[in-house]
Amino acid sequence: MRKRTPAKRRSGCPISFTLDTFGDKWALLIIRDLMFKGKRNYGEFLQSEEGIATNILSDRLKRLEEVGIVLKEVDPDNRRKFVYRLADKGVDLLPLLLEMILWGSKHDPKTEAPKEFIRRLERDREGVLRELRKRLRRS
Amino acid sequence: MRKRTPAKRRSGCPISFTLDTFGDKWALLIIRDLMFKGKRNYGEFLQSEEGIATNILSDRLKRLEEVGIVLKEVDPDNRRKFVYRLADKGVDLLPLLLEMILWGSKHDPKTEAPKEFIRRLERDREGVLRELRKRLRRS
DNA sequence: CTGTATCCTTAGGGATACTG
DNA sequence: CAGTATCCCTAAGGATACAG
Repeated sequence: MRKRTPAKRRSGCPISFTLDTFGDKWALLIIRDLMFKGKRNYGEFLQSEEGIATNILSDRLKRLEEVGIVLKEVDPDNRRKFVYRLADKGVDLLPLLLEMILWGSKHDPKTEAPKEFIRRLERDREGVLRELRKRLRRS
Repeated sequence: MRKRTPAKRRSGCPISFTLDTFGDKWALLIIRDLMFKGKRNYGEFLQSEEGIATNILSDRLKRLEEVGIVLKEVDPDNRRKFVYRLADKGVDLLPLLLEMILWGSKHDPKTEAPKEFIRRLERDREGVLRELRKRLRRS
C-alpha cells in the first residue's frame, strides 16, 4: 500500500500540534463514533453516515493507533475479532469534540444534534464531561 | 483561478458540520493568528511559522469570509489597505481553540505553549474565556 | 504591500478486487 | 467479517510570476 504520510509537525504551536496529530476529518469522525456512537469495530465504522472508504478507514485507524489515541485489542467475546477503543489520550479529546458539537449546533440551521443534550451541555458542561469521561474509561 | 471546492456538508452531524465549515488546518491556523497573535492583515498571516503559501492564504481567507467567520474591512488607518478580523461566529470558535491548546500542550513534549497561560486556563477556564472574548469583540 | 493566476507535482481518496 | 492492495483520477498546494 502507499506509504501513509507520517504526521509531520509544522511548528511548536500546540494548536498546530493537535491538528497534525489526530490529523484530518476522517480521523475525527472515527473518534466521534468511538465517543458518542458506541462503535467498536471495523464494520461499524464503515457504516458511518459520511461514507468512509475502506482503505481510508484502515489507514486512519492505523495512524490513530500509532499516535496513541486509539487502542486495538482482541475482542474478549470473540477471540478472532478485534475491538477498537479510545486510549486516555483519545478520551482527552472529549472537551474538544464537545466544543465542536456546541459550535456546530449553534451555527448550523439544520443540525441534527439532540436539543436536550445541547441544553444540558450548555448548562452543566462539567457534569456532562465527568459523566462521559467515566463512561468512556470503563468501556 | 481554480475553483475552490465549496464546503460540502456530509451529514447532519454537528461535528461533521463544524469540520466542513471552517475547513482544514490552514484555515484554523489563520483563525489562531487572529485570536492569539493579533494578526490583522495579509502580510502578517503570510509570515506564520508554518509557512502558508500565498495562493492558499488567499483561498482560505475568502472561504472564511464566505462562511461568515471572518470579516474583511477597509483599514481605518490606511484607506488603501484591508484588515481582517473575526466575526462573532469566529469568536465563537474560541472555546474550541482553547481546547486544542490544552490537548496539544498536554500531549506534546515539545510544546511551546506558555506554561503560565496553560495553568491559568486549567484553573479558570471561564475567566480566561470571558476575558479573551471581550478583547476579541472590541478589536 | 495585497493579492491573483498559472504551472506542475504529489498526496488523498473513491471504487473495487482480493485475501485470511 | 476485517481488513489489504491496486487502480486511477482529482484536488490540494508549493513555487513563483504577475498585477493593482
